[in-house]
Amino acid sequence: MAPDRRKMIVAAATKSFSLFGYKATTMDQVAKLANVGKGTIYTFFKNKEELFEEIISSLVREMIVEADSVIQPKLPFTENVHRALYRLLEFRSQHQLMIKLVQEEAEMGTLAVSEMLQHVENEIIAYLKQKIETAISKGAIPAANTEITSFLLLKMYIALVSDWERNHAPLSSEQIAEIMKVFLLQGLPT
Amino acid sequence: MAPDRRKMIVAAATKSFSLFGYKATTMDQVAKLANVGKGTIYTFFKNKEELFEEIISSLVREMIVEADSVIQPKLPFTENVHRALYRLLEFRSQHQLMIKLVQEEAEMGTLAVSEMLQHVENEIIAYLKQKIETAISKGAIPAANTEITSFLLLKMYIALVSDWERNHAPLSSEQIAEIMKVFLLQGLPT
DNA sequence: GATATGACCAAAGAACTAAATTAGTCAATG
DNA sequence: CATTGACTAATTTAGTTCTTTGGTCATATC
Repeated sequence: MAPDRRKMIVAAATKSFSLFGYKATTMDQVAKLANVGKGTIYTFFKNKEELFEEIISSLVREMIVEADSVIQPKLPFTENVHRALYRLLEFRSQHQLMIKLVQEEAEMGTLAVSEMLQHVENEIIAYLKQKIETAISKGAIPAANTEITSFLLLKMYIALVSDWERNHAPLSSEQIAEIMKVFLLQGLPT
Repeated sequence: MAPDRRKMIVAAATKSFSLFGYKATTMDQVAKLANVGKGTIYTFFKNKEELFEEIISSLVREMIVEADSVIQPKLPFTENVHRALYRLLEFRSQHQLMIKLVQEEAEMGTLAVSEMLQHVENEIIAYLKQKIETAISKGAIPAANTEITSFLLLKMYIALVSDWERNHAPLSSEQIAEIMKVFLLQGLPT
């Protein structure tokens, strides 16, 4: 009977953002959903955007857990990169909040949303970069500019998974894996 | 003293599109610039969009001439692909009409402009595809899915040239060439 | 009679405004 | 002293008028 108000607020906001998007979610709505006075929200968060940031941070942590869960140390490195990336993009295309935000950016161009999605992309690149660096230090793959490599990996993935489907039939997971393997296995860009 | 009205119209429209963009160009303006009655435009073109199409077609032809002009048969295939792609993107970033259209798409999302840019992209991919196919038939590079390869090549290029600069210092032409060479030289995606 | 023209029209869009909504504050409350 | 919701300044929406624009066509020109 002493509910954690902070958690209730975050839960309510997450639900509302997922359902209606960022702009269409009002603080009154969040307060009502969380069974909390509106003022209370502002004792935990400086403003709407900061509340949003906290939720996105959780989402990123969740994504990384997902990606890690799919990695199997015994598999070759390239296979694991593929698995992780595939899981990440699958996550992005299945998670309600992500779907809503991507949609909101496309059709309304909400600034705060664009910034958050860019942030998520950067987090994914940082994650990849770290994986690549440890693989290099273990001698699993040749040395390379890890920043460019992780950046390109993600861009290629997005191109193959999203952009490609604008004009062509979707590629199978196997085809994508094959393309990525070629790219990663051979000498990486220096 | 018998000016080719059609050419005057196209020239006027090209100038106006380059200067003000597609939406902000009015048919009255084009008519005035071309020293022609507005109705005359409609004896040559069904509507504004068709006039736009004609101009974009010329632009694409111009781009292909540019790309071809930079190819030297004696150089290795990968080097030529790099040169052609680099020239194409340079063209895109220097040509007034292209600059204006890209800008208009970004900040106003004009539908007709988006469609045209997509069309230009498809033309570039078709051009690359054809180059790759002849190279394969000559045994210069291993066989591959040319559609995916040309698609990916362009996407990678755009990512490296445009997207990368959003968060990093620009890459040198040499760096870009190196990355592309790795990708193209090794086995291509099947 | 073939071609060119610009006044004209319907439709789309801009500009303006009033009304409604909303993020954030703060004096009152328990 | 943590919580609240009525309050406010600022933004957004909705409704309306006024303007602009793509496209047509009757008239003028050669």
